[in-house]
Amino acid sequence: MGRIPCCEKDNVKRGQWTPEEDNKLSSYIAQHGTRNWRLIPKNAGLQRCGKSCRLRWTNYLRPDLKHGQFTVDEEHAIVKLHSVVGNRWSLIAAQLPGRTDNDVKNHWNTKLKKKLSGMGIDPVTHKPFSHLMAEIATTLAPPQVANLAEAALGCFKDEMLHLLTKKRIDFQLQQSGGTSSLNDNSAAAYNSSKQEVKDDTIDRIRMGLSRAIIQEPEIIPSDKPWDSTGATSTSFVFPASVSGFHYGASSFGNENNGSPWSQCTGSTCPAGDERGHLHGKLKDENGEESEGKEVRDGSSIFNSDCVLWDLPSDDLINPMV
DNA sequence: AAAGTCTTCAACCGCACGACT
DNA sequence: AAGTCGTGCGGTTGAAGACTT
Repeated sequence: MGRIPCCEKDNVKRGQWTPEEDNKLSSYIAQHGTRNWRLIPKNAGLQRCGKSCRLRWTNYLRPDLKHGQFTVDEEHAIVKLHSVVGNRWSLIAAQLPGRTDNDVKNHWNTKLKKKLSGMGIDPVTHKPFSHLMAEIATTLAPPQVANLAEAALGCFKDEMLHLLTKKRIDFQLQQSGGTSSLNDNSAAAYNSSKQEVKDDTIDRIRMGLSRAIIQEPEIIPSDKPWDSTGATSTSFVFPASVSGFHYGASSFGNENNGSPWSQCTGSTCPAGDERGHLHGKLKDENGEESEGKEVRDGSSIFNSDCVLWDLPSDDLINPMV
């Protein structure tokens, strides 16, 4: 027996909300509050599904919402919180006044993910790509490592070639005295250099991957890098090939180098698994580990004795008690 | 200027959970 | 205990605008 739908789909309007609909909903909620979303559209004279009304209110019409660009501080907070709780947007949004889970999710997917990738950091694990490769390589036999490198090369080759080629061409054009228009000769040069870049780039990628794999990472006890019980704020020491990596404030256009943000390196994240999700092991209020079931409101994440990522609960705007 | 591609973000969908009966 | 209901959540979609060719 399935549950009945929240509304008659044939009789409800979908898509963009009009200012008139917004007014109707806002003024109804101002008068009657937000009890029983199923009845709200009917009573407010809207041909909308209750769920749609709730979404419109919580994500757009609520008077306490902040519209517009995310600040650098907000971005730092999002990435830092994401490294702890993963894709739990409502938890993250709860720490950012005036932002909704939808806002945070959209901003993450459209901007922050790319930013991190651009910095050489895997946005899922919050580890540097090269470190991931090194970490995997330590658990594989050499033939498997070679296969992995080949596979990785296949996956990223096109994208990397595109980026590297573009950069190189731009650089060459700059070097050639700023002649920006491509005449026949320069077009030929472009094409030949493109080929040259392609070959050269593959070699460079191969070398980079090999280095990443061969290099022994100086990491915290490798037997249980994700262990939540022994959580410390130990900083991860990256091999030389990835030195300089950090969620540096300057990388996000902020000079606040002393921020806890810049210390969050991802590799010691005690709470995430390989997909950025939380482990079930969290301490309950009695200090007992509770395994398996994730805590939906996340309160135990931020209030547990376990210090996560230099993120003391005092720093949190909404401790979600 | 037009066509094609990319990016953004509001809105939708289905699922899960807790409260209630 | 089982079913129903209201709500919250995270993933996905698609329209619209921005950008590139």
